[in-house]
Amino acid sequence: MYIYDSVQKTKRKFEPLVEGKVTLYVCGPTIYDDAHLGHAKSALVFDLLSRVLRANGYEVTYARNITDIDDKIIKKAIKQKKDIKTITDFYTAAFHKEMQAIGVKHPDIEPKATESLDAMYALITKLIENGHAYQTSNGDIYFDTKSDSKYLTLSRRVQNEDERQERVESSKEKRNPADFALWKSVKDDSVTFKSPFGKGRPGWHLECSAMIEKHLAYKDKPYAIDIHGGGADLLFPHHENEAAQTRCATKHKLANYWMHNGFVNINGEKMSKSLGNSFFLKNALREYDGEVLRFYLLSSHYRSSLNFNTKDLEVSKKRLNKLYRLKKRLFGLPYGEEKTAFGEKLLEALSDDLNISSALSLIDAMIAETNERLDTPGKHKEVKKETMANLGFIEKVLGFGVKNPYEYFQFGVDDATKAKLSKLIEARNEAKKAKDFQRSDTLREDILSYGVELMDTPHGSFWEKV
RNA sequence: GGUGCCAUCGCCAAGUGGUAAGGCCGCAGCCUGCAAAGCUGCUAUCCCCAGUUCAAAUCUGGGUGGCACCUCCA
Repeated sequence: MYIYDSVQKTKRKFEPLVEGKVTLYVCGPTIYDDAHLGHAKSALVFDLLSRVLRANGYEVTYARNITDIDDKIIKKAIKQKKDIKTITDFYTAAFHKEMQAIGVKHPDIEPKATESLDAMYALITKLIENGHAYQTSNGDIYFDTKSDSKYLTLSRRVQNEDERQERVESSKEKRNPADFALWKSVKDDSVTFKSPFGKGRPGWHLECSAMIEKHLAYKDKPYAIDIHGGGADLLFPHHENEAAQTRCATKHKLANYWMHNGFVNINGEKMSKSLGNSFFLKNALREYDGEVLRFYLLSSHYRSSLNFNTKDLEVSKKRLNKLYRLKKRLFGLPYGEEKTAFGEKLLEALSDDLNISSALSLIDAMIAETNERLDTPGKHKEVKKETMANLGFIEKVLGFGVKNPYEYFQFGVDDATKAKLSKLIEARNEAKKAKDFQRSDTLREDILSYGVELMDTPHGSFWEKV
């Protein structure tokens, strides 16, 4: 297994801290709104990573947090005159539902900020004790970036205070402009948590460090965890700050490998909630099968950016259709668990920093070869057995082809239409039987007018939603 | 202004020193009552310039263009 480490900026052979085990932590969403395609991509990338690691025999512990303490959540709660928890529960449930729709497995651990306050307090206390944090007169607690000689080594930035554009109103008592809040004191009664440092709210960067210590960290290794992942925009300042907190509060560094996924863009521009150009996952799911979205968002390399457009999405759909047509051809046959040459090659491609393009080209070649073999006369017992093992492996490691192929091709068609189509097909079969091809062709036109494709096979006539 | 990433066929996209994968589209053919599906065949010398090398899309230098981060962000 090889992983591109975005801190060392090179592809490195993956060596776990503990033989046979992997600890993986990914920064999850702040749940104040619906997830867009960018959130989906991030979740998909690390879902794929965990699957590939497992296929390589590693025992993986995968944690992805949910940030449920945040100013935007509070703002929304106040605006809608709702409880914070009402907001966060709603969007958490929606997030889970949408993740399931695109085949993202639930992480092993899903810590929430509200459930990790003790760990955060412990971390702050340590940092104050170690002289890496200080409290201002109004109660805020800041991390002292100057006290950490390794600060900025993660993102490799150059500290240049003179030219640093300070765009956020910050406390006059901050020792350095770069110092970031560990604890924000809040005087009013809006939303606060009781802590040893007074009433307030924790800083955003703190929760990840705290959750990692609480749920995943090795206590006796040079790194807390093996792999830390997240969107490319998190490298600075979020991950830089997380790394600083962990480094200064504990005896280990945060992560051995850092992975950052590229963005989903719209019209060449980053998709983000604040830019207001989000394409929400829930809307995409109304138009497309979740697996098509999964395929599309995973079809380009995880580190490169993806310019969202429906044309390419349609191409992904066509490509996935081919897999499902092969599945249809072998419908009802049992999956095998045996290893195949194809499976090994596929895993090898994916184990090279998740080279999805190579993996997909291997799948296309396998599909074409299998179809060709099945086209020749004979029973093809061996071919079928091998193919079912291949399909099973693709499902397991990539999450493609997990549905019933007939249902897959009926996405978005209501029952009344389905019934009508059945009747039309029946009538057409009768016309064909009677060799009344004119009527048969007229009926086909009727069938096609429902936006479906019709195909005659040795097993009967079927339609597929285009 | 600082830092970093990227530029491969009409479109999407691998490959990072050894002579350009794959998909979509298009064209031709096989199959089919006709179709669809499937299969077969055909289609690029890698943004520009200079250099290193027996050999470069792949390394170095210089351009040009695009994007991201430096502020909440996946």
